[in-house]
Amino acid sequence: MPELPEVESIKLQLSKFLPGHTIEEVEIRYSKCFEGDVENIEEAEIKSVRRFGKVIVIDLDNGYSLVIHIKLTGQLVYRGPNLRKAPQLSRKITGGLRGPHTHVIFRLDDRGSLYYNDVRKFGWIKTVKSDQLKEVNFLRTLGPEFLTDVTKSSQEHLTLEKFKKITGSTKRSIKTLLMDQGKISGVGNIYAIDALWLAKIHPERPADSLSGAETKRLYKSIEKVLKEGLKMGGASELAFVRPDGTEGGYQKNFLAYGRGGKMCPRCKKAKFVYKKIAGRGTVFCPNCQSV
DNA sequence: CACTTGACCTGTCCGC
DNA sequence: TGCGGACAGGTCAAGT
Repeated sequence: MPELPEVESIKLQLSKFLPGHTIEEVEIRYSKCFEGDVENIEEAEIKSVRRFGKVIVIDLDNGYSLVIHIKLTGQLVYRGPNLRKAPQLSRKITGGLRGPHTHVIFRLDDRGSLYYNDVRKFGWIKTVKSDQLKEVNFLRTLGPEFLTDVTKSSQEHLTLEKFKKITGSTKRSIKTLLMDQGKISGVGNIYAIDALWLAKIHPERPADSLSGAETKRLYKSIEKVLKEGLKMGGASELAFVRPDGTEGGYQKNFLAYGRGGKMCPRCKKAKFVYKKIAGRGTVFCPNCQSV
């Protein structure tokens, strides 16, 4: 669920709350999720917050950056004076802000705090020298992404031309390709499922079997669902919350994701099928998504 | 090289 | 009621 729209929503809010403030103290409560030296970030001022694919980067004024991947259930929640009217915290904030799933707490100079929760402990935070960001394994291999014009991401932009090149060069199933962060970054299971339904393309189609028109339709569909996700502030189906403690709303707009067994609202001739494709739960309409 | 499976974790839900 | 199993989706490593 944390895909481009979710992580972008986090980036947008953190960019409002954090820059200009100094990290006074870092409390690590579960050391496995934190890699690097706390001394590299304590007493440093936060300059900016960026996003590359599904990764958040927090740049400090001392030449270091924090690199954060929240994977499936990570949560970054801010509480402090920069939140003028603090909204009520979502009940999805697992275990609260000092509970069993709170693994790292960053205390700021203005009594504000940034809490990192992660029920499943898949996510990670690393300290890296800012000029060596590109050497972080995950960032090193990251492919171009959609909507860089909207999100101001400095990740390479995925043009339609590049998209055609990428899809045309492999027989892998189109859905698996869309979720391969090394080829295209930011798209995960939910938006891949919805975009394929919107584009009327079967998720198991070999990528290089798509016609020019289909490829363009898919490209536009991905842009559309990602934009819709962004507009709604992300999808809070599982554990996603925004740093102000509130939930996103895209889960109310799911097109095909999560609708296995229900009637397809477009053709009304078939029920959505749930099937594992490459190990991931996938939903599609067997009637109107062409094989 | 392409592709699949299992590992990493824990909470929730469903059927017996 | 309790218990086992499937499932949730992001990546990496190992296996076919």
